[in-house]
Order: sequence, then C-alpha cells, then structure tokens
Amino acid sequence: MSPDPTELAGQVSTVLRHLVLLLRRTVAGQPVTSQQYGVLGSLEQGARRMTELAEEHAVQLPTMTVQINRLEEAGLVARGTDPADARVRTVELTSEGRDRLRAVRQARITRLSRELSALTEEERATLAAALPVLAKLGRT
Amino acid sequence: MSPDPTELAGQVSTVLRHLVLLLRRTVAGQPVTSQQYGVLGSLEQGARRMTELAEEHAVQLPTMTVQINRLEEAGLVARGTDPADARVRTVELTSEGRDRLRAVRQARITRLSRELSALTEEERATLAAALPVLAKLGRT
DNA sequence: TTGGAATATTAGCCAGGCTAAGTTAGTCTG
DNA sequence: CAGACTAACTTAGCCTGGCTAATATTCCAA
Repeated sequence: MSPDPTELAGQVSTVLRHLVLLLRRTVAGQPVTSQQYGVLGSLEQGARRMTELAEEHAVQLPTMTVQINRLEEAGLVARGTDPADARVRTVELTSEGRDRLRAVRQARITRLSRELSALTEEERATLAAALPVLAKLGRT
Repeated sequence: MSPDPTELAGQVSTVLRHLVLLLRRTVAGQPVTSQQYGVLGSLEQGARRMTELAEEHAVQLPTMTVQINRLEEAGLVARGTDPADARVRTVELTSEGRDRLRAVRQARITRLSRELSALTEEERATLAAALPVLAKLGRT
C-alpha cells in the first residue's frame, strides 16, 4: 500500500533486524558453521580455485585460506593443483564433505519447511512472489 | 504459484544466501559495527539492564559486557546503577551515542532507499506485502 | 543469619574477518 | 632472454564477537 522507497526502507530495516537475529539463533551450534556450509556449497559443482571462492564469498584471500585450512583438517575438502598454472590451488569436496553438505542442507531445509508450514497458503504465496524481488537487491 | 513448503524452503535458502552476502558487503567498514549499531538501537528508548540487552540480542551476558565496554570506551554509552537493586548495571546512550545512532541509521536508510528506488513500483508493492510474513517467521 | 539465586564481570578459548609481507610462478618488455 | 612486473596463494599478526567457567557482589528466603 505504501511503496515509497524511504518509508519502505525503514520497514525493511526492522524486518532485517528480526531476520538477522533469527538466523543467529538458528545457526548456533551446528555441525558446520554457516560460513563453512557456504563454502562447501560453492564446491558442490566441482573443484574451484581459491580466488574464485574468496570472491564469491566477498572475503579476502587470506580469510579463505584459513577457512579452507580448517575444512581440510576436518577432512571435508582436499586441495589440488591446476596442471595449467602452478600458482593456483584448487579445492574440492571429499566424499565425506559431500555427505556433510547434504546432511546439513537437509536439516536446514527441514527446519525452514517447518517454519513455512506454519504460514497460511496465502502467506506462502506472498512470500514466494517477493523472492525474485529480494534476489534483485544488490545487483545494482 | 508453488507454495509447497519444502520447495519454497529451498528457494528461500538461495535468496537468504544472497541477502547475507549483500549484508556483509554493505556493513563492512562502517563507523560502528552492525552489532554495535544493534545495541545502540536497543538503548534508544532509554536505559536498559545488561541482562535485557543480552537476551534481546540472543547473546550471553559476558558477550554483552564486552560489547558495552567497547561502546563505553568509545563514549557512546554510559553505565549506571539501579537504585532499587545494587546488582544491576544499567546502560544508556550518551548524547554522542545518540548522534552516532541517528547518523548511522540515516546512512543505512539512504542506502536502502537507493536500492529500493531501482525497483519498479510493483516490485516495491510485492516486497511491502511480504514484510509482515517475514516478520512472522521464527515467532513460532 | 546463612545459603542459595541472581547480576555482572573477568579470563581464556575459538571462529572469522582484515592488512601487510613473503613466496612462487607466469608474463611481458626492452 | 633477463629482469621486472603481475598474479595466486600463504603466513603472521591484529581485531571483533561469540562461547564457557570461574569469580565477585548483592539479594532473598528459610
């Protein structure tokens, strides 16, 4: 009813605050942290190089190095090399990493589904309609 | 068109990932961190006690103690006492803290407004309609 | 009046950011 | 083709922001 950008921005801020707190509660104490989960997700389609991962996660390269170190120690990913360029290190899922990714994703979707089941059909439709709009934000 | 909870959950996950990354980019390098901003926001209506703040931010008490220490050192909040109970410490905004809060909030809303202006009127309406639904999530 | 509960703080740990500096490998130029 | 620059990554050292466990203090109730 009131698509004035400034007023809407205030409302979005409020809801965002709610969602951020919700996420924090949801994420605490999982078998992988949400950052690790995100990185594992990036590897699902195959090996990636460090720079790609860092860029995709909006993080500096050294930060990603540390993340991958931890995932490697945990046996969830393995480093490799690029035969065409000896400078680049590749990273890929181990089978254990793939299993873990699947399990965590399943748990997340289950939890979210439960939340969404508590909504009415109409509310879900409203939410579904808004998703493409949310996906557009920040692409500017 | 497809408000099946499980399928919707998958889509929500994807969008959530996008929004989290967007937030991270947006928040980096601000004059106060987003946590500090959140705490300052909690103090806007007046003094609060430590336990209240910790609960509201879904954080353990020691974590809040450290946060408040930093904000106090920065001169943005001041600790006080409750005359009725000597165990409790209260926290309130200094005038500098209030100014800072206002400025950061203004900057955030401006940035968000700019994002939202790039959408069509219809997209904004769709988004506005979904906000109450998003606000309901996690209240289960 | 004493013992347990409530409120905070301190100390010490870990994850996850950052920059600066170092290493190794590719590339380009004179 | 040698030397310099660039690119890809890692290491080191710092900060924020979580956590638990241990400590003061203060309150309250038996």
